Amino acid sequence: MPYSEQHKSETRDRILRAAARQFREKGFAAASLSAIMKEAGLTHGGFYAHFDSKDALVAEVIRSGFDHVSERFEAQFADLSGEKWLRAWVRGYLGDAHLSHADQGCPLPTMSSEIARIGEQAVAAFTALFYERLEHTASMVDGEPNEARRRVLAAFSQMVGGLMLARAVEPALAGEILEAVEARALETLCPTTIQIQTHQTAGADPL
Amino acid sequence: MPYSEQHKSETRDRILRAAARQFREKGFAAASLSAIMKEAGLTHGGFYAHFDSKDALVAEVIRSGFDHVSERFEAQFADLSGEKWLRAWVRGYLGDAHLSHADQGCPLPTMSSEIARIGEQAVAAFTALFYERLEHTASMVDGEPNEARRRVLAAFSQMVGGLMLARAVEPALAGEILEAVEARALETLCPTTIQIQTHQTAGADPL
DNA sequence: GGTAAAATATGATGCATATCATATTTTGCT
DNA sequence: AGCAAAATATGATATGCATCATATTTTACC
Repeated sequence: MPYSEQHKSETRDRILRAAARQFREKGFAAASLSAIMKEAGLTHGGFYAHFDSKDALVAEVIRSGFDHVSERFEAQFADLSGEKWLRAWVRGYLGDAHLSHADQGCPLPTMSSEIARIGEQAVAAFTALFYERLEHTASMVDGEPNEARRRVLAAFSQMVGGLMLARAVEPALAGEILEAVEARALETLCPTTIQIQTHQTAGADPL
Repeated sequence: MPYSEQHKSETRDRILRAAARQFREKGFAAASLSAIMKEAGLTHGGFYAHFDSKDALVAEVIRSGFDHVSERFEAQFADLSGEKWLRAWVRGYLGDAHLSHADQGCPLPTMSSEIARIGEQAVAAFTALFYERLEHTASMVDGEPNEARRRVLAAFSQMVGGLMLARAVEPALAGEILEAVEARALETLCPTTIQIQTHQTAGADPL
């Protein structure tokens, strides 16, 4: 059995990560297998030793949570919880770094609109991904669980939509959108605390 | 001068409408010129008598407001204003018809994520489109103009994001998202009125 | 009805792509 | 060192696409 045990799975992971990044950068359709393989340090032909088809790759990327972005993001403030966690999350999500690095950021603003077009399996995998985030975030919100869940859904929709729109418009308007969304999302998620008007952008890692 | 004066501009309009619809259905990359021309009742070759390139078509579609969707949408409740207008708008936007007819609906949830990828001109045209909607909607909101503007930005981000996410997930979760967003968006836009918990879905035209 | 110009269709070109068959390289084991 | 199997590269095929050159159809005017 030539080649070490993990060799193939490491290569497969590199392909998955490259694909996850390019999908967010270009969209599913525009990301070509050649370009993905090149980014993974390989040539186009070897692709089929790892995946059955491009569709299979797409499904895997969604299932793998787009390179586990949320885990990496949340690791940044693993020591926080409750309201402090929520504030750090909202600020990081709507910050400049995330705005300008869509390819490394949350897949929801970049890919959600394509999911329904791909098909049922993609929707199912995406739903699972979404549920996971929802539950975790809701656990940080004070109050009755169903109400917390509703608040997270409302705030999350707002943050995803706001970031997506901010990326699609010119900088001045983008800033206005992000500020308005940040203030309102914090009001939704931390209703008991007095809101302080800040828009922190510098410093944080992109998502 | 054979052919009547308006013949060509009518054909051009048909191409624009078909393109606007297919872009929302499939995205820019996946919508082919052949398919668009076919929907317009023509064959692929004649395209270049109307537009210089596919990029030019894309630019025109954005500039034309994706077939003036918002005008058609707003014509549905032209007789309303202020809070009644806002309520009708939010309910229609988040209703089942709009959820299940993305190709005829608002271009923001379907196309925003692609705009930045296309280039500067697209961003500029999209920004103009967005400004127009923003100003008009803000005029319906009570209170100080800047505050009204912030409220509309917050609510609009939320509605666009919520609809996009709802389309990407399974029906049960989609319903949850839309309900949470509707309640919260109305609170944002009509802060002075007691909120009644309803989720009206049937009846309204898609966007 | 005939005609010329405008509009559209047909067909071709070149390129990028997904996929696959075959060749080459790599590497753990003997 | 040599071998065999696994992993990767090369190269080929077929398809779909944007674009363009050329042919055909349509239609307002005489």
